[in-house]
Order: sequence, then C-alpha cells, then structure tokens
Amino acid sequence: MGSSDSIIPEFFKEISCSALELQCIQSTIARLDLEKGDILLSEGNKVEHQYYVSSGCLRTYFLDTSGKEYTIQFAVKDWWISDYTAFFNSTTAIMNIECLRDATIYKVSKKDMDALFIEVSQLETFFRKKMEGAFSSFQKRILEGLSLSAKERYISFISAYPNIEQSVKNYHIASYLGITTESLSRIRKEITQK
Amino acid sequence: MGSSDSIIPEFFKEISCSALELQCIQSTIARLDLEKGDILLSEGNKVEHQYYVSSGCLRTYFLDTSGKEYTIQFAVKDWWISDYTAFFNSTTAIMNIECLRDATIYKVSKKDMDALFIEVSQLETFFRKKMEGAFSSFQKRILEGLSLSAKERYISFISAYPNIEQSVKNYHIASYLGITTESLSRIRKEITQK
DNA sequence: CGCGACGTTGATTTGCCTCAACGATTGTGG
DNA sequence: CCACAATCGTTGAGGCAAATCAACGTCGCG
Repeated sequence: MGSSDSIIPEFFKEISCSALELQCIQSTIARLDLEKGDILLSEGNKVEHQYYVSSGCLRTYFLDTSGKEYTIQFAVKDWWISDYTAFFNSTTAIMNIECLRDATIYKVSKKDMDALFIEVSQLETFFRKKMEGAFSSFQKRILEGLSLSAKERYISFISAYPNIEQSVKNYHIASYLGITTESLSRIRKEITQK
Repeated sequence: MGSSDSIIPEFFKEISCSALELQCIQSTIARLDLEKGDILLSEGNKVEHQYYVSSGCLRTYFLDTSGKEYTIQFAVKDWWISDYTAFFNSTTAIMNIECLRDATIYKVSKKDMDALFIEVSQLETFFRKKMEGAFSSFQKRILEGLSLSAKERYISFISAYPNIEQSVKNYHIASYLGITTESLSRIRKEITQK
C-alpha cells in the first residue's frame, strides 16, 4: 500500500518544523499494521525501535520463570511503547510486546532518533516532555502500589483507562494490578453489587 | 561562605561546553547545605526547583490522610530529587522531601533550566538521558512490586543501595518497600539467621 | 538518669492466593 | 448454522504472607 509513505503520524502535529525537517523525520518512520495476537517484540531480541500507536491496543509484559505474566504497560492511541530499559541501553529485551486489538503503529529506530535530535532540536524537547509525562505516571503507579488495596487500584485503573475493558481480557488487567484473575473477578462482583 | 560561587557541581564534568556556557549555567545554580531533619519541600508548596545531591541523603515521601508514609525515592550522591509530578507540571507538591543525613545540594529552577536547554543543547540531551535512566529504574521497581515477595524486594533493595542503611531508619526502608516495620524486622531476622 | 524514639517479638486477624470445579463465551470445522 | 472445544470468567474452600494490635527491649540524648 503506497499510502504509508504519504502519511504523517498524528504526533507530529504538536511539533512545529520546516517542510524539509518534516521530510527528514518522515523518512525514518515506517508504518506497521498488526493483528490481535501478533507479537511485536520478544524477550531476548535486540531492541532498536520504539513504536507510536496510532490505533488499536498493545501491552508490554514480563514473563517470569514460573510462567506468570506481569503487565507493565498498556498502549492505546497516542502512546509510545517499547521495552524502554532495553531500548535506552541498546540491550536485549526482557519484556514482550503483544497486540491486543488490531493496531496501526509507526516504528522509529533509536539510531535515527538520536540523529534527528541533533538536527531538529524541537524534537528532543518534544520527547523529553513525553518522557516527563510517562515518568509522572509511573511514579503515580508506584505510589498506588504502595498505598492502595487491590480494589482501590482497580477503581483507579478503570478511571485512568475508561474504555480499555473492551480491548483487553480481565487477566491482562489482573496482571497489571498485581492480583489473580480470581481476585479481580471477586472485586468486580463486589463493585457491581453496589 | 564565598566558596559556593566558585564551585561547579560534579555533574557538569559529564557535559562538554564552552567556558561562557559554563558560566551561564553556573549563574543559575545555588548551593544549599542541609541538616538531618530539615524539610526541603512540603506538600502544598509550589515546586519550582529540582535539586542535585552532592553529598548526604534525602527522601521523597507521600503522607496519606491516615498519617501513613510512603517513600517514593531515596537520593544519595549524584542523584536528582524533587516532586517531579509537580515540578514538570509547575503545580503544587503532593510529596514531601526530608533530609535524612546532612547534605550539600544544588538547586536549579525549572524556568532557568528550560532557558538553558535552548542555549546549551547538550544540557537537554544530558537531562533527557538522566530521565531515561530514572524511567528504567522506576519500571524495574514496578515490576519488582508486582512479582516479588517482601523478602525478595528487601534483598533487591539492599543490593541496589548497598550502604544506605547507615543513613536511613528501618521504617524509611519499610515505607519504601510497602511493608510495616514489624514485617521488615522479621525479614531481617530471618536473613541474618542464615 | 530518665525520657522519647526506634526496633523487636508474640498473638491474632485479614486480604489475597492457591487449588479445584463449574458456567459462559468465543471461535472453528463439519 | 450448529456442535463442540478451547478459552475465559466465576464461585467456593482452605491456606499463607503480611497487617494489626499490644507489649516489651534498646539505644541515644537532653
């Protein structure tokens, strides 16, 4: 589909730069269309890209030796996703990324990104601010993990991701909250009964 | 003490910039000497600064309505500290910052910082990379909170902060790990008995 | 010394997990 | 389009890790 090279991902609407700069940025970005169930990244692979979600839903999760899953992040429209620990350090992934609902995403390599930051300084500012926002929400999640009960965390979760329950399974949510599917089921029951 | 204006905080050793740029940076930085027990920042205050720790030890903590404390971050030499959610959004603090061991720190305002980023682009890169590192360690902490038992989290903590137990109380550590002082006491006993 | 802050220990409770069985929903091939 | 299987969600019984509540050592400091 020739359409991909004429598309400018929505995230650039926030950056003001020249047509030349835009063209330069655009040449480093590739579109990907994913289907539910696709694995975008697997544990052990080199992590050279991060991904912008234009539509659909994905998640990053960690798989421990006993086979349990822990969801680190959900990504819906306008979020970025990767195994960031590996991405920043250019090492191999310890996380997996899975498509939960058919998605259109854009991938950008770290190498291209670093080069672009030098040429287009607004881009570095843009990503620094994105980073700051993500940092804040991680901090909030740590605090909630320390201070709230499972039920309170669930309530906080559904208000932070209002429509996500249409895209993800309950056991995805449970693995994000750090509880079992059985506990989540009981919490949901308790809430709807009131 | 006139020494403060001739001191260049250690963190600048990593940034290569001209003498003029250095002078420009330096003029925006103020040194503070804190004593154990000092409160650097209180809930409700405007957060206009972040702080570089040159020596000593501080912590950021949240106080809930029932009076319980949750430690979000410890900061020792070469760490940055603030209520970052409030700092990034230029709002009022929900956290408190307390000096746990006599400290020398350097404060930088957000306004000065943003201005400097435009003039000295290496500085923005430097802070973006710092941010990335902090982001990774927050992610690690979230994962550990989801996947590890209290005992395992404690073991991970003391290996990540090897000498911090000299500077902080056990109940600070407990409030960082999300457990009670009693539980921490029992865990410590269990470990030393082996 | 004596007081207050900190840490430890014990008894009991509780929130969530584990294990097991059973509905409900989704997807697939005949 | 239905039949059936697989996946997912719910419910119950029992167990365990960590919390709570209470009491008692211990240390540092005015």
